[in-house]
Amino acid sequence: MFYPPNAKSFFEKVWDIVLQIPAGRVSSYGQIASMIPPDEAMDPAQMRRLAPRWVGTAMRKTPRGKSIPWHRVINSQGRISFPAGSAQADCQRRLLEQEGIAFDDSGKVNLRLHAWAGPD
DNA sequence: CGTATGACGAGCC
DNA sequence: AGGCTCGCCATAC
Repeated sequence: MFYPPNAKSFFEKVWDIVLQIPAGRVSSYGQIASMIPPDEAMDPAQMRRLAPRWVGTAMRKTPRGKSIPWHRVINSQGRISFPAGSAQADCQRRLLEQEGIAFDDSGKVNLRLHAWAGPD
């Protein structure tokens, strides 16, 4: 059982997946959530709705110093999930651009080009 | 122990 | 296209 209330284990699962996203590609909170096996003790429909939020919670607590490429996680619309204009959003955009990822006029990444297919 | 807040996303207008 | 609502959780004070 690794979903909350066993949050710590869930978080580590999330970080393991993020670690596998290669440079130049992005993934989304929902996609990462779908890569984690469901907890049998929890209602699947309910889990589908809440898991992406928990991934967001996990990302908020991402440990520094472990080289976790946190910036490669954006939302399902191809947008950075920090408030536009915030220091964090600017930082994330800069890091992605360094990896060759372009943003359109509305600040969106072309997911067709850059979405990560998943672990081998 | 109450209260506020949050790196989501699908479904509806 | 864009602004709701919901889900009803985990964390930080």
